[in-house]
Amino acid sequence: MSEDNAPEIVLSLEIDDPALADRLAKLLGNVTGLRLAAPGEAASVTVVARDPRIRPDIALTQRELDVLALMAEGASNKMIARQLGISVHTVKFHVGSLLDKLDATGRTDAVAHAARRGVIEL
Amino acid sequence: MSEDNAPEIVLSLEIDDPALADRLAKLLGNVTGLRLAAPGEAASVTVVARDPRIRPDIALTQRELDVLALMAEGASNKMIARQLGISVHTVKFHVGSLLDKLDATGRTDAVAHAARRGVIEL
DNA sequence: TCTGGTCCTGGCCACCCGGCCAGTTTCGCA
DNA sequence: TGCGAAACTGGCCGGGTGGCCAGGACCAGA
Repeated sequence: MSEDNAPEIVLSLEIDDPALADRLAKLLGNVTGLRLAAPGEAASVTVVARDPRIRPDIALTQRELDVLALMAEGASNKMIARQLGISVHTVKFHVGSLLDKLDATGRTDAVAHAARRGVIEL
Repeated sequence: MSEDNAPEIVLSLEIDDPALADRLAKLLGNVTGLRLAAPGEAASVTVVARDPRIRPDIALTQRELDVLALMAEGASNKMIARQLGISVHTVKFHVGSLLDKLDATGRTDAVAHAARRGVIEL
């Protein structure tokens, strides 16, 4: 029997939205093995809220999301083509669409924009 | 219609320590009202690790930070050179150092790595 | 049926990027 | 007085990138 010999995980909340913070506090307060940090207490883990203003509002196709994810990993067009089993020309086609939709000047800018707007997680 | 039909809170984990991440995933996975984000899915809340011991900031020079910041804005080497008042060759020199220090394969990968490690904010 | 969107592919070309070689100056430290 | 680190500059070159042209296949909806 593996008991809870592991120490409790102390977590603190850094949520702007009071309603969301309240809900989370109620939900997490009842979890055994977790404990909300006392005011000023050093927590081992922090829950942070994403700014609700940055919702992924951009309409990207599934294929564009595939290409975007690989771009964020630093993959070249050739690598992406091999990974997805398509030609380099098709990858360029999707990259071009991404640059257009994300209003970016290049692949680096596209990844930065996508991360900022919550389309992808780095 | 503001009943308790409140949508599930989607949260993602950004924990360096695999053991801690695993414990948290198990604990939080059983909480009704919460749901762990699928890979790549944008979460409304993020759980981040606050381990002060793991803060070995990468040693970047001031000039490298200047170049890195402009790279994250999608600037080309020519633009960076003009912005900093130096030659394109010097920009390439700093970019090369950044790729080496950040263990990146290209400028896009370098920006992603830097953002992940907290060196820059997107 | 026809239109529009998505996905796929090819060629062509100017430009950019990253790596290689070489060098200079300045500054702090031993 | 030397020595290394940082910053800066140049030339060269293979390969990558992005924009332009063209096309075809598939499928949902008007």
